[in-house]
Amino acid sequence: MCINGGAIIDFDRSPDGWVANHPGEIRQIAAHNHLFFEGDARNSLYIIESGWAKLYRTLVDGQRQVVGFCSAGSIMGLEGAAGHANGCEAVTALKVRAIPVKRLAEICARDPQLAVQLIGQVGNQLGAAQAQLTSVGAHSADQKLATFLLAVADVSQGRDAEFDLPMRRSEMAEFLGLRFETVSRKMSDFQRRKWIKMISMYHFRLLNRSALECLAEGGVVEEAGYAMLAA
Amino acid sequence: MCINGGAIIDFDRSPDGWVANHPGEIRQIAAHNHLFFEGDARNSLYIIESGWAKLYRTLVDGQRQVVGFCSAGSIMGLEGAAGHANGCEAVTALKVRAIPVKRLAEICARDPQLAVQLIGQVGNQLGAAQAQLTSVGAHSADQKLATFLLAVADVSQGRDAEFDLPMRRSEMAEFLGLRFETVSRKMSDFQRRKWIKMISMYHFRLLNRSALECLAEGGVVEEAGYAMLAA
DNA sequence: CGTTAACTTGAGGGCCTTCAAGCTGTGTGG
DNA sequence: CCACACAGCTTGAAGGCCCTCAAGTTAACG
Repeated sequence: MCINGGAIIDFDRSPDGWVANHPGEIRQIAAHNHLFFEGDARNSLYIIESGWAKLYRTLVDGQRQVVGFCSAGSIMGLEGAAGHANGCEAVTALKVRAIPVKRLAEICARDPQLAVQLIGQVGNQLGAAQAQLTSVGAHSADQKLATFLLAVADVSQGRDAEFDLPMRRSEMAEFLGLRFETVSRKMSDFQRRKWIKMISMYHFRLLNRSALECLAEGGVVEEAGYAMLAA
Repeated sequence: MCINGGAIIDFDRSPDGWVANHPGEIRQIAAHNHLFFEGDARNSLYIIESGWAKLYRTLVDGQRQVVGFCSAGSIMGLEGAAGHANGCEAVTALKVRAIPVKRLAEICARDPQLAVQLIGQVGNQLGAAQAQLTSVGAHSADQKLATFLLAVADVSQGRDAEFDLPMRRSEMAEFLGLRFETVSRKMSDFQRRKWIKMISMYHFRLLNRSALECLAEGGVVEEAGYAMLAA
């Protein structure tokens, strides 16, 4: 899994109710707007209530690397010390809970179990980042895309094997360490091989999950005669 | 910076001395031996006292991805939930402090400030992993190697611009998302261009730090006539 | 319905990989 | 102390995968 999300921290179970009574400010961000930029003062942490966001870094030559796609339950803003090491942009309409950094100490003091949960959640994100590092560093373009689509499907919990793919081709490319043309080509390949079907530009259906899983794990999937059709 | 290390957690400053009085077991590991394997039960966290370790993942096809090189101050074992998501192998002789996972809750309860420090340290490692992801995903082989050598130099704090490079070429390659032949070639390139000098196989000197810094940031460094010599 | 951004698809080239051969350096046993 | 063996490193040549550049198509939005 290369996408952050899932583990919801239970902010309502603090022993004396203090944490529950200080739930932080809820903020709404429209799609493609920024929650914070690289280098911004790190005044708050953010926990996603709903929607998708991307965390990214910009290189001096203008290239960008998306370091994570985050959905409900993800904590954003713990990386880095002084300022935000990443920029954060809403991929879809986004609802987040903002928690002032200076309140972190009080939360840990009032509710040590919550502190342990927080450490666990950051640890999960670290593990996810390492998984993504493994994919970007050691996989082919096919493997990267297969892994990514499966991860999106796992997080989305769509029905009938239909899932949202809310990000642009270029954003997927910036996440996977590819160019958007390569992503586009491979998406077309996957459709030609009947592994996926694009219902619309940002909505797909898994036709052959096991083929994708096999590919994601490094296996080579035979085309079963489609090569002849293509020729 | 793409290498974990540095920030030392102050385990001696707990308010009632409890944490300081439970310093955890010190363990020594010889070079190239394992501290833990992928999938091992996650009974302890480890803080490096001295030496270098690598954290890695193995793919089904036998390829490996090194997800981090860790030196003094790094905390290892926080990623993943049930078992260790990474394997950990000593690169040099290694001294670690082992802290039972089940004691984590007690530590956080006794010393909330320490909990905040721990969250910060894991956050730093997350940031480092994201930086590495950026390097592996968006940099050329030259840029990757330049960034890596500078990071090693920063952590090593050698004198006279001489630094240890304790890992093998293949381990550097597995970290940078390259093949060891490519690393070897680029190392030779860098020497030919008089940017570094290998004192011995595992010991180098920075001859032109600014050229490496320029390259690491994406600039193209002219060869100043060395191309003619090479031809 | 027009404009523009995003996407698709093709052709060609470059960077890194793959495969192969030779070299270096370290440790071990005679 | 030297010879040998083997793992790690270097270097070369050829090929492949992905990138770059370019043109055309589709989707989104006012």
